[in-house]
Parts: sequence; C-alpha cells; structure tokens
Amino acid sequence: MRTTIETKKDQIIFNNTDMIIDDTFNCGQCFRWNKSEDEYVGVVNSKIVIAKQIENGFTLEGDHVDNDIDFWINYFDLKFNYSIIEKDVIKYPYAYESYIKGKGIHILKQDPWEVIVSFIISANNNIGRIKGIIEKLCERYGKEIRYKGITSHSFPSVNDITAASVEDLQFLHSGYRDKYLLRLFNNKDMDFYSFNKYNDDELCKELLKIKGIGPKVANCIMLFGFSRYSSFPKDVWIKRVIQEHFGNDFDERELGQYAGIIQQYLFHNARNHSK
DNA sequence: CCCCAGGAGACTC
DNA sequence: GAGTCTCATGGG
Repeated sequence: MRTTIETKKDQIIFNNTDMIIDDTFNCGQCFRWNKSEDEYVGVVNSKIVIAKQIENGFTLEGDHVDNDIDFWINYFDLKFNYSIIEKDVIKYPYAYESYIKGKGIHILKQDPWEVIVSFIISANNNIGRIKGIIEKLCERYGKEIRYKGITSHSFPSVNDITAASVEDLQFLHSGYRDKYLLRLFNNKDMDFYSFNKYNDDELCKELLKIKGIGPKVANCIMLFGFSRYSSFPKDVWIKRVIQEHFGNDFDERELGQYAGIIQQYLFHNARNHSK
C-alpha cells in the first residue's frame, strides 16, 4: 500500500492507507486519544491533534502539523506493510480471525518516556482508570496547550515533574504504584532515549531493573515505545485467549518476528468483539 | 459482600 | 525456578 500525502494549512491528509483510527486507538496501546463524535482528539508530542477517518485514509489536524510530516508518518507507522503478517497467522484460526477484524491497527511509535510511565501505571489496573491517572499527571506537571477552543496538557518530561515524596503523588490516586513512579521521577539522569542501542534481550533486561516494571509491562514498553515487533505482552486477556484458542503450552515465538502485532490483533478481538 | 483490572515484588520452598 | 500473598483504587 503506497500512502500518499497531501497537506493544507495545519492539516495532513493521508490517502491510500489501510490504517483505521478506531482500531488503532482502541487496542490498548495508547491512553491519550479520546473519541469525540466522529473524530479523535489526541495529545502527542506536546500538541493537540485531531484525527478523522475518511474514505481510503485519514486526516490529521493541529497547529503546524504540515511542517512535521516525517514525524507523523513515523508516529503512525505508515511505511510498514502490515499485510505481510497474514502469512504468519494463516495457520491459526483464531489469530487469522483476529487479524481480519483488526488489520487496520497500526502500532504507534510513541515516546519511550511516556510509554514507560503509562505502563507502570497500567499494572493491575483498568484502561479507564489508567487514562484518568495519566490525565491527572499531565494536568499537574505538563504544560497547558490549546487548539481551537480545546485545552489540554502535554505529557510532562522528567524535569517537569517536581514530586519529592509519595505524598506529592497522592492526588493521582494511583494506589501502590505511586512509589514506583516516585522512584522513576527521582532518577532524573536515566536516559531512556538511548535504550534503542540495546538488542531485544538487553533492552528487556534493562527495563526489568526498574521497579514497577515486570515481564508484561516490559514487553509493552518494548513494543509501543521501541518498536520491537516481536515483543508479546501477556496480560489477563491474552492469557485467556491463549488458554482458549492455542492451548496452555503454546509458545508465542511460533508467531514469528511480528508476534507483538499479532498480539494486538488478539487483544483487540478479545476486548472489542466478545461479549 | 464479592470479583476484577493490559501485574509486580517479596517471600517461601 | 515455580507457587503464594499482598499491594491501592475504583467500578460492577
């Protein structure tokens, strides 16, 4: 699929792409895209942006987005050909069914820091509360941003965050996760943006050294923050899917180098297409 | 009252 | 290395 770009002032039109924004924003990978009528309002890269599905593609609107085309092509992962994954799922009926239902999903290339913080919050939590806690964090420590009457807040950098004790984070109501966050916020000189130098095993090992990051969260961070497509996070939903449709002794490595993307199809199908 | 949520850490054996 | 227990918080 050869995506074509057209720009207008404060707008990019992505034509001829298979990406479906509904499925992409609703598969649990991101927490700051919210539906409002027939469009999605998101906060990405300290900017309020609006995405809208159109025939054969989607549009993106926001202050000066037309000056950052490469950033947005990368963010929405528009250069990767998702249809090549069909060959990896074809022999697994439930995976194939999930692929057909969710093949408009793209793995967003999100900011590693934002992903690390967000998925520490996600542990043993539900998506609604995760979004609420992240929003409170942004309101307190992020910069106020506006676009066309919409007011929101950027995701705070580590230096924006001034919390010095767990009491300072009590307003989040994040439960026992507050002490993991505090420890992370206090470690100001850890450069997560350099973690791309690690191979998959090394990256996983480094992430697991951080308190609050276990195997599942580490795999989410690798997949969503570092584009490691083979990372396969196993949460309660996926464990149920594996047990029901693949058998208990199934090894996800059988799914190949794009196992993580397939995992998103499975998660999306389990959450959005079952009772 | 119970159970659950995109689990992890500490502890036991 | 594999099983348990506990850890806040809020919704159903």
